[in-house]
Amino acid sequence: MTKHRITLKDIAEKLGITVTTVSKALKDYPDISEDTKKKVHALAKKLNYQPDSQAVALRGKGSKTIGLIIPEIVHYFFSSVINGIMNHAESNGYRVLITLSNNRLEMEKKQVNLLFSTKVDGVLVSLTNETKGTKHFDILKEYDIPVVMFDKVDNKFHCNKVTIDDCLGGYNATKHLIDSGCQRIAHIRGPKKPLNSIGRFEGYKKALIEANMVFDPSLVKECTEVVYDEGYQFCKELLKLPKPPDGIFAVTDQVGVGALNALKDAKLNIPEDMKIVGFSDSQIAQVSQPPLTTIHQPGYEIGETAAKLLIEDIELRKKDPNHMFGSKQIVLDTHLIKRGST
Amino acid sequence: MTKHRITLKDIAEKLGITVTTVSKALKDYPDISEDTKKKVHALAKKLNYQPDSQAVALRGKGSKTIGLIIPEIVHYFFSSVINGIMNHAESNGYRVLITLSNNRLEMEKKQVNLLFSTKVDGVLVSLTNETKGTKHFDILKEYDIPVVMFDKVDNKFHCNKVTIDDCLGGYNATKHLIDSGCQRIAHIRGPKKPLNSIGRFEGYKKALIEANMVFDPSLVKECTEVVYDEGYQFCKELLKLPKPPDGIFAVTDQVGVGALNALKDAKLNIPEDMKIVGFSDSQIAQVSQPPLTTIHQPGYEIGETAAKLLIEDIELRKKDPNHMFGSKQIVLDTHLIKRGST
DNA sequence: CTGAAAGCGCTTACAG
DNA sequence: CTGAAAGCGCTTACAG
Repeated sequence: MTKHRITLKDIAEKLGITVTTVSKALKDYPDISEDTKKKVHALAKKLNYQPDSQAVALRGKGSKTIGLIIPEIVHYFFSSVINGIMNHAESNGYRVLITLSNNRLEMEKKQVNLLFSTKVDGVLVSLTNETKGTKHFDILKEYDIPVVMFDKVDNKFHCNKVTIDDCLGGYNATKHLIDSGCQRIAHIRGPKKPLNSIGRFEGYKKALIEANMVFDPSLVKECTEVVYDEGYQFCKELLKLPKPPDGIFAVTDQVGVGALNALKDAKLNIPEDMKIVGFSDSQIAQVSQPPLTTIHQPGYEIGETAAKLLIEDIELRKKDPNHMFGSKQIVLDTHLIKRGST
Repeated sequence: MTKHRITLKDIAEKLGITVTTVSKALKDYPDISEDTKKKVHALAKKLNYQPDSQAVALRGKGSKTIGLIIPEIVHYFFSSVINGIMNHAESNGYRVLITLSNNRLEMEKKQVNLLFSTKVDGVLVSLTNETKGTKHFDILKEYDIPVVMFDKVDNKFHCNKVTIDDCLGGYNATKHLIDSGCQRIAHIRGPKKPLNSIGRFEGYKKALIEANMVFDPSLVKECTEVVYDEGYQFCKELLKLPKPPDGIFAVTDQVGVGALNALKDAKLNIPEDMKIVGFSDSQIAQVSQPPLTTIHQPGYEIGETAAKLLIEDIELRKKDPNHMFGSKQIVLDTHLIKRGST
């Protein structure tokens, strides 16, 4: 029942020539007669011949597939990134094999090995929050498979990286609160390990110090999951302080909107009684009431740039076996989007 | 410089046995001595041997990869579905190759061909809003590659399908508004073609008729993009009617929250002056103020079920070449989640 | 219990 | 201009 897949052999037999000639004809080798080429192309088209990409890959140069490892997919930022990656990759003839680490280091290790065994031409990765050290990526290095890290990167790993300046973003968010008249600014931060949350926290402190405001550790709350509920709860705690803040910088929009809703439930007016700034410019920030002032983080561009750098490394290496993989750090611009919450 | 990939041959040579034996030992064939197996496994581990999946696929039965075609990825529902698909697939040893149609029929056709040439073992697809007819999927049929459609399906195509009962969902949403005392209920619906938006619209009408309420076409607005802004705009238009509605059923949560915010901007009280129900139970519905009553649509389960059916077809066919691919229509339950907007 | 041999579909250096 | 041959890394039916 199952139809047999058309192979070079089929075409060769029908035309009374050899597989070799068919293969060369399809690839327009100069040493094949125009006449033969024409016949081969015509028949291939008629039979809807599709080369077996496994065989091509086994034989030769690359699978035209890049692997992606991300912590999670149900997330506005990551889906934007994926979108950027896929659009760039596909328009350059590359497939994208997406894998999930579910934010677990063990999964990340497993996925690296799987991608390696799939013989992907390159790997894009945003590290999990647990990841510390990058030994598990060494196998890719050893076998000359280029890697590009984005968003959550490791400073010591030698490869191209695409990030934003989280410290600057955190600084601008906090500065904006100061400029809007806040005197006591709280920060609901992310977990300890990821460089993003460290950077945003540093930016927060920097802005305070620059404005000669005291840094009060009791005004800093630390999320574990970085979700809406944490924003809501931490905000309630902040309100119970003897001296509550009058501004909050939240590490993400999720957390920010959680906090915003806690304020509304406590009958506070925003932005009069309290101002609040988020981070990422995800959809939720546009839709809350009031809409959330936030730091725009260019997810699509991050993905696009990461894919571009990776494919560059792949193609350059194909042409020149001595090409060294890049180790640039591309820092994309963020900017503050002022909305009703400040 | 580039390290040579460890192959069966390497292991065989170091152990002074043949490739055949190594291959069998790694797969725990019963006719290999325990002693040999131990040595082979140990060395494979030490050298971090990873089988070349291209070679495995070329040789034999399937690539252990399933292809996925979805309209878009930056979308809560689809990312939930993907999550369900990937978790089920990965725990069964399958990779997922995700491709995007960007809601364009032409892209959908292209992706089908690409997946075919990649020799995926099966294809999961949610159709674009443009798709009418399914000729472009016939190549998969011809070559006995199973297909499972989910969410946006075609009634005539013969394959397993996973959907929800949109009509019932629409009915329940509208019924809930009626039960809550609404007298004039508007519907902001989706585009004409997709079965989902048709179903939800039918359910809306059914509930009205059953309650002896008149169906007033001027209370129905039709989205093209199905986004927040359309909800906002259409709601404003509805408010301008000589006899405005006192309840709105929106085709998605995005649209619903758009409408909700339009009501708040018009200084109406929700749910006192107007009640509103969305559809999907995406994150945005939990986070709006008041949070949005909605129909929970089990995205994760839809993905999981679709992947399960597909992998079943793949595995059964592997064991029994006469196995016929399924053509069940699995309809998953939805339920209403009551929140502050009603 | 182990191995020699054939073959999956393709590409390419080499010969004619 | 065309083709015979080797080989990519693996699996498996068959022989010993």
